[in-house]
Amino acid sequence: MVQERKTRANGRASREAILAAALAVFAEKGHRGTTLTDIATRIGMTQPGLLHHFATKDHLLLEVVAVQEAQTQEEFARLSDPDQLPIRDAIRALARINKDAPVQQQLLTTLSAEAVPADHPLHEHFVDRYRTLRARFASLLDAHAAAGHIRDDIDTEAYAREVIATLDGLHLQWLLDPGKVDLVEALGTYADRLVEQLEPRRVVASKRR
Amino acid sequence: MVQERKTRANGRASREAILAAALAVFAEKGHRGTTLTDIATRIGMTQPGLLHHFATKDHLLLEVVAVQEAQTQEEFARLSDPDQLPIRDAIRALARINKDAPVQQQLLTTLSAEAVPADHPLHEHFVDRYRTLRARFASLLDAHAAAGHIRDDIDTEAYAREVIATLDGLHLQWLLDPGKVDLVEALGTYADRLVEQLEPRRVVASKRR
DNA sequence: GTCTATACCGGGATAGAC
DNA sequence: GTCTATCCCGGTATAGAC
Repeated sequence: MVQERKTRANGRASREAILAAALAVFAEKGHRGTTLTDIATRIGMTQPGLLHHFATKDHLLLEVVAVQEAQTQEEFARLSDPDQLPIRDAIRALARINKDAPVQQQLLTTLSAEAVPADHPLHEHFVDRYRTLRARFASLLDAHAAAGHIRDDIDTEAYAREVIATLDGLHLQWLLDPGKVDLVEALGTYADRLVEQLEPRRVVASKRR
Repeated sequence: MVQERKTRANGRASREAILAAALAVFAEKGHRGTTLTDIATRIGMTQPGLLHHFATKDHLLLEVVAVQEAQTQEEFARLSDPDQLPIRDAIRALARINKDAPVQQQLLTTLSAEAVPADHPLHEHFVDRYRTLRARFASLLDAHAAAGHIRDDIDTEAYAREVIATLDGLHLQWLLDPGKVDLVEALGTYADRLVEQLEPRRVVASKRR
């Protein structure tokens, strides 16, 4: 015996719509800058209507971020996945993905900066996120080193930290000035230089003077 | 004939006090997150009292940023100054300076992310800031290259973009988690690796397998 | 599940006294 | 130069009808 569906919307669909709209607004205005009314009206709903699905603004924010985090995890797993996709290709693939998902990237940039103060609702989340990212990327480098794909005499923790930093920084420059900074080109160039550095050094490719 | 000074404060001093407090609050909460009342009460003043010195919140923000920008300019000039301070030393010096000025760094991190949307009061400012930074740093690299201090076959614009990105990203990781990311160490390690890359390649330092 | 109405708070800015 | 009082707006959240 199925529930009738005479009322227009089912909760499921509304939730999804709200989450999508919330992603866009939080990305643009951060936590403090967004208003529930803004999110609600985007999908033709009222603000109290929205609150029927998410108890508070913070609950909504946390769900939006959780969705995003799941995506990051999945992406990381996929790109570092089939035992040894070259790092250069992984970064290039990331560039192509992110280039078409500027909103997600903006969400991360905006919220991570906003979350610096310890009392921000996402402070712990982002502290954790970066610890995890650094650890995972360092492990990935270790694995590549063990497999002989890259040098084995590098400080993988320092490299992990720096690669993540560079990607973040390039994303910021791109978001601010997409006409001047092409993400795919910027990350591509960087990826080339990075793997050159990481290459197991045979004789070394370079000119002598 | 000097003006009497029987009233407690002179405007000059109040302005300075307000600017200092505003720096702290804007750094922590960004533009949207800070309230004039918060700034005012920090220095024992009321919100309308503050508005006597700065017509609007935005005026105040712009002045705070202008002061900061002047400092960046001065710093850049000094560190890239006496025709050829080695790049490694410049970055290391920067690390020591910024480590003791977390508030300034937080201001830049917070506001630059917040300024990504085109309608933010500081959008133009930060677009410009990064264009200028990239151009200046690229010129600096060109000068070093011309002087034979570094390789002359590199893409200095790409390097400029990346170095700035890495510094920004490391600052963010440090601000979020100062216990886990030591700014001086992180920038120092990075500076070492960077100059190694930039070194005019003679024979190349590396092990062969 | 969604609406209208509303309570309540806090923000920026102005008026005007001292 | 700084205060108190006040206006007005807009934000979150709740109550309760449909």
